[in-house]
Amino acid sequence: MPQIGGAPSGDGLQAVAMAIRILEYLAEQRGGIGVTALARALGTTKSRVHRHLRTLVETGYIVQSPESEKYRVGSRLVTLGRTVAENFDLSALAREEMRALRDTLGQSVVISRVEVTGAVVLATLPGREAIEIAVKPGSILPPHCTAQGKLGLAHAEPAVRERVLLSRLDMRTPHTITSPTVLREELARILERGWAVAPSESLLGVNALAAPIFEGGGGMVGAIAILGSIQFIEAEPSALQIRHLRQAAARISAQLGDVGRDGVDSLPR
Amino acid sequence: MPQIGGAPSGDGLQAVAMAIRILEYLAEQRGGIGVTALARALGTTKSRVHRHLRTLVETGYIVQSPESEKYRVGSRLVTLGRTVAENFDLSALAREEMRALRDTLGQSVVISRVEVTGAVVLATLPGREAIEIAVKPGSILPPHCTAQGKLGLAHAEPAVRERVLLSRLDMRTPHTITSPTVLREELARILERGWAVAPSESLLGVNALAAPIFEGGGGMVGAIAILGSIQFIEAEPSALQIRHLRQAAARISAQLGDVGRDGVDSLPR
DNA sequence: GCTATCGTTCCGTCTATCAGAACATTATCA
DNA sequence: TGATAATGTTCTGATAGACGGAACGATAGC
Repeated sequence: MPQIGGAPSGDGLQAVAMAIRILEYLAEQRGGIGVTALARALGTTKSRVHRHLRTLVETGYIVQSPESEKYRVGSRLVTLGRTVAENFDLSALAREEMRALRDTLGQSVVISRVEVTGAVVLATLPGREAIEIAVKPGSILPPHCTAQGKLGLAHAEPAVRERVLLSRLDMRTPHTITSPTVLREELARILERGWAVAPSESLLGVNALAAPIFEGGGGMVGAIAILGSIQFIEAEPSALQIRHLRQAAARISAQLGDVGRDGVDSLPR
Repeated sequence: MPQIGGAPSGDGLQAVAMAIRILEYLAEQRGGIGVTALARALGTTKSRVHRHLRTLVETGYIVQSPESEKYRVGSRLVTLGRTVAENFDLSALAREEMRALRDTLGQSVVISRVEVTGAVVLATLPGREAIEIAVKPGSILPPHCTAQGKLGLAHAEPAVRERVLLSRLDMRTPHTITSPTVLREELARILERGWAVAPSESLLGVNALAAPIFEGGGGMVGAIAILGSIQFIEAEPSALQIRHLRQAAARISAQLGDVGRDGVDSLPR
C-alpha cells in the first residue's frame, strides 16, 4: 500500500509550506505586521518573506496597507473557508450509515456539524417508534446541554472550550449541568469514553447518545447520534447501542480519511 | 513609489500559485477528485499535482480518502477562515471616521460587515438628535430592504445575488421592494452611484444612507451608513451627506489597502 | 486474461527559489 | 537640521528543489 509519509526535507514543497505558515501567522494577527517582524517571527530572511507576500498579494489573499506598508490577510480566505463549508456535505456521506443505524437500533438518527456556537443539525432519520422524538434540520443544539454539543466542546481547542464554559449556561431542566466545574469533569469523561449522553438535560424524558466523526488529521467535524425517550436510551446506554453507534461513526470517519486510532472493534462492514 | 507589479512569469512564486489554484478548485468540489482529473482540469502534469497534494495533505489542508484514493479539502481551511474573520476588526479601524461623520452630519452612524445572509451590524454611534434611531450591534440587516443589505447584494457575485433575488423577499412596509426585477434595477443604480438608500423600506419613516468599504483587491467587506428619520435623510440625500459619507468610506477602504479607483473627490483629510 | 486507467514513484534537466547584500525611504533622535 | 537606524524593496549569483515525462504496480472493465 502506498504511503504518504517519508518526507525527505521538512514537509514537501517548501515554498508552499512557507506560504501556509505565513497565512496562518497573519490570520491570528489583529493589526497588520511588517516584513521584518514577520521574517523574524518565522525565523527566515526578509527577502524570502517579501517574495511570498508579493505572491500572496497578487493572488488577493493578503492586502497591504498603502500608508503603513503593513500586511494583513484579506477577506478572500474567509470566502474560501465558507465555500469549503458549503460544499462539505457530511449528510450525503452519512446517509447509508444513518439508515443502517436506524434499522438496527430503532431510534431516530441525527447527524450534525460542529460549530463554535454548538452543533448544527444537518439531517435526521425518524425512528421506528409510534411516538416520534425528532429535531429539525438547521436547528442549533446548545454546547452544554446536548450530547452532540458536549461532544464538540470536549474536542474543541482549550481556549474556545473555556470561553464557552465561562459563558452563560442556562438551565433548561433540573438536570441541566450549569456548573463549569461539573461540566469540565463531564467533558473529560466524554473524551475518555468516546461518546456522550445528555439524559433529560435539554428536555425532560429525552436522551441522546452521540459519537464523534473525525476527518483525516484528527479534527472532529461532526457527530452522529441516536435520539429517543429515556426509556430506550438510558443514562447508561446499552453496550449494543454504544458499539453500533461508534462503529457507524468510525466508518463515516474512514470515508473522510480518518485512520481510526481508538479501539472500535470490527470496523469493516 | 515602489510598485507591486511587474511580475515576470505568471504571478510570483509558481509553486504557491499552483497550490492556491488547487485549493480553490477543490474547495468548490462536492465529492473528492482524483489526481488525473485534477491535473487535467488545471492543465498541468500529474506529477506536479501529486507533489502538491502530498504537501497539502502533510499540512492538513487536504485529506485523502483511504479507499477511494480521492482528495478533498479538509475542515482546516474553514477553521483558518473563521480565525481570519474573528480577528478582522473593522469597527476598530472605522471608529475615528465614525465619530467624525457623526459630528459632521449629526445622524447615527452604523458600521457593518457583509455576509451572505445580509449585513451584520458591528458597531454604532448614536446621533445628536433628541429622538434616537438606532440598531443593536449583532443584528442582521436583510439584503433586500436595507441600504447596507442592498449595497452588499449589488457587489455580490452574480450567482449569490440571483439566489437571494429569487428567494422570499418579505414585505416589511408598503415601500419594501419585493419584485426581483425592480430590485435588480435598483441594484444596478446602486452600483452606478456608489451609494444606497432604503427610505421607509424596512420601517416607515426611517431611512439610511450607506457607502461600501473595499479592501485591497477590490472586494467589498463592509459598509458605513448614517441612519435617521426621513426628515433628515431624504430619499434623495443631500450632496453634503453623500460626499462626507463616501469620503469616510474611501478613507477606511484606504486603510484596508484599497486604492480607490472611483471618483471620490479630495480623499485625504 | 487482456486492456485501459488509476495513483504513485523515479530520474535527469533546468529554472525557479533562495540568502545576502545593496538600495531607497521614512522615522528617530540629537 | 543633520545623522542614524529603522523600514520595505530590489538586485545578484549559486544551487537545490521543483519540474515534466516516463515507468511502475494495482485496480476495474470488458
